[in-house]
Amino acid sequence: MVKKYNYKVTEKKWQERWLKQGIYEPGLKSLSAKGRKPFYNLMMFPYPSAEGLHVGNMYAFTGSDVYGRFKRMQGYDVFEPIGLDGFGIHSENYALKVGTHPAKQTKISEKNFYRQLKEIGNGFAWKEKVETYDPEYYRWTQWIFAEMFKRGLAYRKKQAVNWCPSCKTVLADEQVISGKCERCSTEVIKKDLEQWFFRITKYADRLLKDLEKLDWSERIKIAQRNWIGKSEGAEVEFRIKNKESGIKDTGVVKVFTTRPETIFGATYLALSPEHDLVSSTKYQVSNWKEVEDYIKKAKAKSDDPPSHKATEGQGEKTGVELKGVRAINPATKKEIPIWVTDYVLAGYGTGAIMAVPAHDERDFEFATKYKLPIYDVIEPVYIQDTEPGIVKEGLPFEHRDAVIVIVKHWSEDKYIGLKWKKVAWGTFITGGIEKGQTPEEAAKTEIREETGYLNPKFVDDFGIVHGKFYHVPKKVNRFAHSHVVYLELQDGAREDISEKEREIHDVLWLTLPELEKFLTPGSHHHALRMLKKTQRAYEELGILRNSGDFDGMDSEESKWKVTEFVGGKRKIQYRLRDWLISRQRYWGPPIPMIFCEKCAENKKGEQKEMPGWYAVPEKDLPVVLPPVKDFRPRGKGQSPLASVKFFYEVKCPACKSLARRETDISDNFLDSAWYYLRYIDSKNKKELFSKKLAEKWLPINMYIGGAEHSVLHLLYVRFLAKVFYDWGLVRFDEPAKKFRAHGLLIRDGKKISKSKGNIINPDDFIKEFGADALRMHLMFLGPFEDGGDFRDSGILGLSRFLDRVFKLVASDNFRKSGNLDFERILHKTIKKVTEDIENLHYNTAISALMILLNEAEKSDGISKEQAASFLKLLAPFAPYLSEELYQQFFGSKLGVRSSKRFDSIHLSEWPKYDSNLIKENTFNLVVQVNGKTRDAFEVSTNIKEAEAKSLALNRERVQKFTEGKEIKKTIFVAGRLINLVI
RNA sequence: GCCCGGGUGGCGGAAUGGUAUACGCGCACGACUUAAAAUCGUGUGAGGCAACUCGUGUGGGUUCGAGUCCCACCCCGGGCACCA
Repeated sequence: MVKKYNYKVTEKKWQERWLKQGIYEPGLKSLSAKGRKPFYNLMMFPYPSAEGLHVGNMYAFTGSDVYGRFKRMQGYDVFEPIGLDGFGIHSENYALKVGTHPAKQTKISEKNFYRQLKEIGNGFAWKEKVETYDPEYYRWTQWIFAEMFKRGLAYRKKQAVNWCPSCKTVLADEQVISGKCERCSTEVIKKDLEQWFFRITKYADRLLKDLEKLDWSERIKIAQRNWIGKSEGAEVEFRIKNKESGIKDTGVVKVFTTRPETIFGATYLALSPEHDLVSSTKYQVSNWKEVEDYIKKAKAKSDDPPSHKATEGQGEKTGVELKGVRAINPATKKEIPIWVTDYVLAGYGTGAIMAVPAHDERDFEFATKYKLPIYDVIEPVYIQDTEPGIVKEGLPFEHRDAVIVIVKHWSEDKYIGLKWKKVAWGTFITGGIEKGQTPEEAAKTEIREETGYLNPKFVDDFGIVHGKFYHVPKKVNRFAHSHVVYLELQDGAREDISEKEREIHDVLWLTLPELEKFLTPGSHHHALRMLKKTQRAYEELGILRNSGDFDGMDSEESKWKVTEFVGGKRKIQYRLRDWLISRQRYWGPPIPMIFCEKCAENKKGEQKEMPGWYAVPEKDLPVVLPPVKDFRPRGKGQSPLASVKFFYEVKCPACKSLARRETDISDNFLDSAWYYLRYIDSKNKKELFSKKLAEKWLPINMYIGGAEHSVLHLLYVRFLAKVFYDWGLVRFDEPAKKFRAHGLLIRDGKKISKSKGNIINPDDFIKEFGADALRMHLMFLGPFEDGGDFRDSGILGLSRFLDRVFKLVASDNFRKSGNLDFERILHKTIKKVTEDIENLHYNTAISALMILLNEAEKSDGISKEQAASFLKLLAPFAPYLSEELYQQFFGSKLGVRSSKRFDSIHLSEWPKYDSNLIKENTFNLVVQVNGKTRDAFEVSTNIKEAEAKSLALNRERVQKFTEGKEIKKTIFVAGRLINLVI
């Protein structure tokens, strides 16, 4: 009688033995890799913002661990470190919530997190754990900050910054989600503060370009590309004139534009409220009071209670004119007004734009509201990009002057549409303009020829639209330059049209909404919008008009010529802003900087541009966070440390007079931007890490984490890696070769959150089913990169599965030699599980193991070797059970070299499959008739078409369908099917 | 609005253009049991007695053959959002 599997005893036992034997400790320092290649398998470390681990963390960690265990068994020296990122706002907020000092709370959380991380059964290298709040850790966080300052990558600037009124601190742009705080969802406001920044923008091009060489989840790369937001354009200067004096130039305003060729259409200049020119024209503008009020209001809009919604975004645009000053459009030389408006952002480009209402939606909206001129300078060009009629590559364009003719019914609100018979086209009446014809004449000719109507009356010529398309009936690429003309029929008088015309298309009367659906080419849709007068700004490329000598050129070719013409410069602009690093909170690494008033007065300092500022000398690091009873944020733009005299009073490192320490702390994301480096050398007191170890272990081989860090953590780690590379600290400039984002764990189709009350406590599940069952359940939910839907009852299936594995092996009832049929299935499973784990398809790997178990139970017994292989395949998912059974029944008996250490299954060799055993001799031939499956039967793998066909035709089920019919065609797919077409 | 993912049984989810729904959950029936639980076995897309027909968000298309490829649209999830 076999005992029932007791996971409680087993899991505890192996946890202790693994730890004691250190089986998951890599040969970190042994610089000669003893046959085992190093493999750095990293999972983003958790931030303890609660008592214990969330099941979402468990999910992510288990997924990473399965991969690590797999690699370890494949012979790699796997390093799977663990630590806690507990030095920041999230931990502090939690401490505030429960009313415990963060230093104390962190210790409580730490204990619980580590307990849970041990229970889940991951192969962590515990000896190298790090905590970001450990002074021995943040000494180096501060060291990095100091180095950044010394090397000109950290600077101070007064700026309107994102301020969270609830967290009472500033936030980096990346931490503001849709105008709300990333942590607490409070509406973020703008505040003018002096802050420390890291010059990440200096690395924008490299951060962008190097994405190409990374094997990272595509969605992460896309998110980073968008965040960095490279745009190519031009910087152009507009001269400013004081209207009263009329002559005197009062300066220039630089604008950035990606569409310099539209400059002839720039009808006003728009400045952000923070723009320098605004305040400098105080005494020149006649409506200063109004301007001042507007600026105040613009600020208050985001400064005031978070009650009224969305400070920006879709709100109606507002602005005020700077009356009395004008700008000169450098292309037209005409004077244009200057407006101040908050739809122009201060932080992007130059904080000023040239507004081209005809070709920019936002300018159009603003110009319409304030009755500013809209001046069309681009004729639209529509390039057909959907079938039918996609432009044929390589074929020259045939130019053609043409008309698009809109014809209105004599009594109804309907218009003529042509439905083409040989192509799926729906258009207005259209045709060429012959020599000497006006568009009006051409239109009338086309109406007569194509519809037979006799009495159209010309109403309007809306202008020109160009279209590039492949003319399917005529088999040529066309570049049509069409006047859109509008005519109304006076009556229904009509003559017959030729047979030829009738064969080409049908004439239909359509209402406006019907036309919307009916028309196919973009140019005809444009014509419709012209008719409906709903044409807004045309933002696409096109052909220039009203642009002096540039008329007739297309956007692409004229772009840089116009730039040159107006004396502008080509410029590349990034959306990325510098990383705001200061935080006005308590729980974090103090920024290791000192400000000396005296040195500042004498213009002395470590950096020329920043007199008075010194980095804390390396020997004085770490700057230890002082214990402060009242650690609550003050909300005055200052950290609680600003009221701790013994902390901020310090001697100037240069002149030794009384100076003041920086009292802000650094962003939590700085702690986590380099932790992977500390793991490899966590006890090093002399340096951040040893270069030699870095060469052995880095870059990271596999990094797994949540997609929510696409542009936060993952951009910062890349940034610092590049910085360290430039400093010669490391030899790589990307921290991780491979990154995979795991999916989101949800429950019963809904997000897991406290407010929804559907929190899953992993401890309960471990207690009731064991860690192995929980691990397997989590991994079985769906593809790891897609996430999964946690259903409580589902875990029973995995629990049953483990019990059955135990029964099968623990019965100790093995055959002497394995049954060949099972051996084949086993080898197929080895192949599948190996490939699935490599691709993070854990759910299908588990399913394959279930099938294997089903087969084993059905078979007449399996051999010891077969059982051992099975356990090995299971080991990454269920490390405890597989170890228990492996040790109980095989262990060193299988010839694994014995030593002081027990021969853990987790250090054993991953099974290999024999491709000969996977080959099939027969397969199930599917017989289809007209593509419908009618029969299937076993045949030899080598079967030829002729034989397959005759066999198939002899089948009764097939004959039912082929009886008396002629087989017109046979499709034979070797190893799969035969399809008889009748 | 823009950019990513997705839409397949009662549910989670499988399917190199080739037998749709593997595997698991749930459910039903049966065996064991005094009984229940556990366990084991059988069945389980819909309609139909059956032959068969219909079925992967909707509508079209390509193909001998489409969940898979193309076009248009609808819905859900996630990210970004006045970036000139």
